[in-house]
Parts: sequence; structure tokens; C-alpha cells
Amino acid sequence: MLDAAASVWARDFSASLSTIAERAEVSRSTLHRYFTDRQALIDALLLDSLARLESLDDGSAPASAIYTLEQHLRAGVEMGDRVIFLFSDPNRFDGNPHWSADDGDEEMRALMDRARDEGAVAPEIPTTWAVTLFYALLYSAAEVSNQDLPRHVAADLAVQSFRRGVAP
Amino acid sequence: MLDAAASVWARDFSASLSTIAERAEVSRSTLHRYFTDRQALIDALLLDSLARLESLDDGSAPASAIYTLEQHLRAGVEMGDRVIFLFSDPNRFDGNPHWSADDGDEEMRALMDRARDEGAVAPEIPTTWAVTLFYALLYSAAEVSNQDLPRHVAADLAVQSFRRGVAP
DNA sequence: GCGAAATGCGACAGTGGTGTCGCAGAATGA
DNA sequence: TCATTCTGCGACACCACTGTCGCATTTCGC
Repeated sequence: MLDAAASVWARDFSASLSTIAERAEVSRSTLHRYFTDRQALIDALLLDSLARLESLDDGSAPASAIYTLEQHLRAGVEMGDRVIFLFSDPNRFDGNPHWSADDGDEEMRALMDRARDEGAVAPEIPTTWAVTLFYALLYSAAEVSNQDLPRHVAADLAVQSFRRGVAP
Repeated sequence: MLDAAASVWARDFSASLSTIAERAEVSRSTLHRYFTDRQALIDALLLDSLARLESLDDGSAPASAIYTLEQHLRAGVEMGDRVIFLFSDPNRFDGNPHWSADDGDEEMRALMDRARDEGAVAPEIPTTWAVTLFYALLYSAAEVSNQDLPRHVAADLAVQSFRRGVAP
């Protein structure tokens, strides 16, 4: 059901619960049994998607910041609709307790600053822009890999565009 | 009213007509007098925004493709909410007669190919990705210039990220 | 095969947005 | 000043979505 919600809401967040139930091949009743509210489904999907995003980078040895960013980018593109759901509208979850904008954001900014220290990001580029670019590329690559390009190709292009786009 | 609609719908396309009327400081009745339908308002805003986008590049002498792209980017960022409205959801206007996806798209692809011929775009980058990147940067710069960075700074950064992101 | 749990179906009231009206008051211009 | 036009207000029916039920049916584990 979460997958169905992601794939539907990735394209149209105003889509009804009937649509999602249909996509999930369950009745609307069943959907309501697992998620009492529309809000409950949103929260569950948000939480699940964030958890997946978080779980991307454990287990590996600490690497350079720019490499870590790359890995995030590739793994994020792999998530497809989940990522589109999360990032297609920057203020979709504004009031949501599970979505503190500075949640992963602060961590991301720190990572970006480390990348700058490593010389992978030009000093004159504001952290805000680098982060914005990162998410824009992540979203775009996920989006385009639903249509025109194979997923890994899109990921490669996003990585390349990011590296060069922020390089000194 | 179109401005109000753009500024509201740029952030939440599911926002009601009451919200837009309020933002425009007119009554809902008046709004309905000018635009019978919700759809009519959408179409009017779409048409107007597209027209503005088109009218960006006339009058100037023919320049290099990459320079033309830059100018489009800068001018687009200047449009702010209109651009966000147009591009925040890539398939928002899918069935709309005024939105032939290959409308400006074909022109944009041709421009991108010219830029590749000029050596400004790496040959191994698919046109699709270059175009996607262009619109992602346009959207992001417009978005970020509503929050953190001055408009022209955001435009500069977008231009820089684009040039380097696609350069050979 | 049997009982428990999960699912589907249809119906229901509540809700918020939508589109339409008529009427009253304000604004405009001759 | 007067007539025309524009605007705001409130009311209305309509509709799609939502959330909740009860009940019948299926599925699953034993």
C-alpha cells in the first residue's frame, strides 16, 4: 500500500484514497483499516521514506564527503517514487511533526561544508544553493528515470552534473 | 488575479479558489466573473505564463546557443512564481491543449543540440538530461529566491551550475 | 474441515470546494 | 445628478472525497 501511495502521490498528491486503493489492489475499506486517516497514510509513507533515506549510508567505512554525497544521490535515485513523493513539493510537509525541515537538512549542510573543506565544492557557492542543487538533481534523476532514461544512467548523469556544477 | 493565483498555486496547487480570491483581495464572486471555471483560471494563468516565457527572447541579436540558454535561465528566474507554477509538477498540465509537452520542448532540445555543436555541452550527455537539468535549475533558483537568496544571486548560481554541469 | 482473522461490498452522513443566483451597495463616467 | 457598470455578500444545490458501519465472503493456520 505504501508503494501504491508513493507511486500515485508522486504524480498527483491530490489523488484520492480510492485511486491508491485501486493501485494497491485492495478495497478502500482495507486501506482504511491499516491507515485510519488520510493523514495517517501520509505520515506512514513519510516516515517510511525518510527511514529508507536514512538507512542508505550505514555499514560502509567513513569516506570523503563528496563521495558520501554521491552515494546518497545514487541510492536516492534508486528509491524512485519515494523520493519524488518526498521532494516534489518543498513545503508539502510544512506542519508535519515528522518533517523538521532542519531534520536531515542540518546534517546535509554539514556534509556539504565538509565537501567544501575537501576542495570538492567551490568556496563561493553558498551551502544553501549546493543543497538545493543536490535535491533538485536527486528529484530530477528520479523523475527522468521514470520516463526516458534507465535508472542508473540517470543517476550517473546526476552525479556528474552535481560534481561539476559545484566544483571550484 | 493571475498574480495571486500564481503565488498561491506555486506553493499548493490544490489550494481553493477562495484562497486565491483572498490573496487577490477580491471576492470569490468577482473571481468567478472573470474566470467561470477553475479550469478557466488555470488555462488563463498557463497561457499568460507561457506567453511571458516566450516573450523573453525577442529583440536581441542572435547569439550563441549557450548564451541564449543563459538568458532564458536568468529571465525565467525573474518570473518567480510563474515559473514555479509551470514547472513544479512536470505532468500537471498533461491533458491540457495549451500544454503540448513538445511545444517549447522541441525548441529547447534544438537549442541544446546547438549548444552541443558549439562545444558548450558534453557530447555524452543526452539531450533529455540537459533539458531536465535546465528546468530543474530554473525551478530551483526561482524557489530558492523566494526564501534564502536574492533573485539575481540565485540566477547567477543556476547559470554557473548549468554551464559547468553540462560542460565537456 | 473448522474457527479466527482478514478482506470486500455497499450504504451512510459529514464536509469542503464548486459553480450559480439575485440583490444591494459602491464606483465610474458622461 | 443619473445611469451604467462593477463589486461584495449571502444563499443555494451539487458533487467528490472522506471516514465509519455492518455484514457477507474469502483466506489462512491448525
